[in-house]
Amino acid sequence: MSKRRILITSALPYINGIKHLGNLAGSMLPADVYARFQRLQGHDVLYICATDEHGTPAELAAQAAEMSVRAYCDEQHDIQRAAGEGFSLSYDWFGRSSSDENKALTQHFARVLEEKGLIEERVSQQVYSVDDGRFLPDRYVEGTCPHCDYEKARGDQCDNCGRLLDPVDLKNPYSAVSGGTNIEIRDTAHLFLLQSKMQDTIREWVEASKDWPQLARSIALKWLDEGLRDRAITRDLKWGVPVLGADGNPRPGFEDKVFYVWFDAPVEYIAATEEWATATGGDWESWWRTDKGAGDVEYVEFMGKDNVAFHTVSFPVTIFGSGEPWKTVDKLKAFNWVTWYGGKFSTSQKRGVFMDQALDLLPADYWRWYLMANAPEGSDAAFTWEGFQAAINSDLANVLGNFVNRITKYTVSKFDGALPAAGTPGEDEAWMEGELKASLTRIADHYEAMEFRKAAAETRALWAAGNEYLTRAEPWVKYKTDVDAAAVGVRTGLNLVVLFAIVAQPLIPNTAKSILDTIGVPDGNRKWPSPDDKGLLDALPHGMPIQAPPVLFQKIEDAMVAEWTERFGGEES
RNA sequence: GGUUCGGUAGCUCAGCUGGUUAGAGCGCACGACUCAUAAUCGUGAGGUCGGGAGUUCAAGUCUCCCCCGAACCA
Repeated sequence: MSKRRILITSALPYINGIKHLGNLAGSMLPADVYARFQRLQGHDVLYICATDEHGTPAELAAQAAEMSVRAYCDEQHDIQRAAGEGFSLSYDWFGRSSSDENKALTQHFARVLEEKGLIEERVSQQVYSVDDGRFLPDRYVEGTCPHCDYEKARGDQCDNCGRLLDPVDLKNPYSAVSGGTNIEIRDTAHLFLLQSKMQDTIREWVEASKDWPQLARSIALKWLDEGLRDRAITRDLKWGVPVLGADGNPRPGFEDKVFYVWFDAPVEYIAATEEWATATGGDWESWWRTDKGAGDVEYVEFMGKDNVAFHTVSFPVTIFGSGEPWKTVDKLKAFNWVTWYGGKFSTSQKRGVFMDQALDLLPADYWRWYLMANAPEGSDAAFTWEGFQAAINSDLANVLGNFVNRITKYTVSKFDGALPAAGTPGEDEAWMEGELKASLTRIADHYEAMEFRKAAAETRALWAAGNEYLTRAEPWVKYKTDVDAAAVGVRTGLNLVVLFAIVAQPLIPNTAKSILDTIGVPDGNRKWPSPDDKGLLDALPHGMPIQAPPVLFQKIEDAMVAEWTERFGGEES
């Protein structure tokens, strides 16, 4: 198989607080699993993520925390990076949309797009607070919803009726900064991206993109059917990418404005790769510029369904509009939501389990397994403590953990802790080999298709086949009359332990590493096995010392479920 | 309101271009085994595939209507 170059990005987590398990399951975790799988295949993988740090929610969150925006983002970035590391997310780089690289690249795109006639200044009406001496974009202004009369509607959206709003339409507006009601509507200029001019180009591209799932295509086409609208890409804020004029100085009239978050955030996919290159000496252009070696790159994006429109329409407008040879997405995987006892996980309402809390309860592999085995792929997926308990206890503790435990302990007690060399394989081993090869192919196919539930189910099925094999081979029975015959079963079982761990690496990397370390498998021998390999079931050196790893997975007791249900409010509906 | 996607065994879900007795995991019942974290292996119960009408030799699988749920509408 030829070596492929695979660029992977997962949707950028927003900076205003640690993410919950739904965010993790819907972009970062599957991207990591996919990245790990492709690395195991020997491919050249670059997995990029970053925090999305601009926009009004970040500023307001900082204000609520009584911190400067920069200090707040510094702190939250570190927290999110630590949470990602806690979940063993194997980013090649976890960047920041507030980086210098992103500022420069965002400004570059704006300049080029303006040269192409795709950006123009338009004067529009904005809410101005006389008390604060500034314009109030989006959530900086609150007031009464013009649609439902809810009195605490935010400028960009009403929390009560859910409608998107224009701040100038609010009734009885007041400043979210100062509470001041001395509000005027003033004219001010903003830059608009003329998306309407790119309508045909984008549609042509979307329609040609056959590797997208149905969910993504239908969302993209829906937007196109409704017609792309020109959109303001600047805001009256301090925190963000400054708007420059053609001479490289602040653009006249835009001294107090920055690019809006939705314009600069996706650019960070590229800019974060520059950050990576700066830090590591890598070559970012060979991943992103088709004129500089990126022609053979496969670019795969992971995201929640709320982000599909930005990745399939908005950002491509920027990319294609530039007329420059940028790499565009080849495959994308969109996820639905993980639901929480009838509702949704919610960052703002603190509903559900958050990444840091989860790691306080149990190791990352437990969550990784459950979230991928129950990934919200076809539809929203329900998180329940009972389902979590059942998946961990059955799949991990009983089927995998116990398999490793039973065969390694037996080796220690009956074969002096050495991998037995005696005996010749027979029918049972032939059966197992057949199961193994078929399973390896199926699992790989599922990963390749980004079908994570199926990949997990098939991985589990392989582990279960190992247990069935031991039942067939029954070395503990043969041992009484024919130690050599028992030795075959033990040797095969030990080789299965290693294979099971290798195959499990994308999903439960830490446990897999623990198993492989305990057995003493060299790093170079941990790649994905080819079904064509000979002697898969007799690969370990005869006579090698075997230790039993400590118990791999603690079972989740009913009392723990009861406690967590109480603590996290999981019983609500 | 419009659009899209769903509604399949107690639970969570598979079921491609329509075609023999509708599947998996968990849970449950029974049996086997005893190397192992009372783990494992086997067998079984169990569903008129949301409701109704239609197309067809044949529909969970296509068409229409209705009910319920979810998402998106920048």
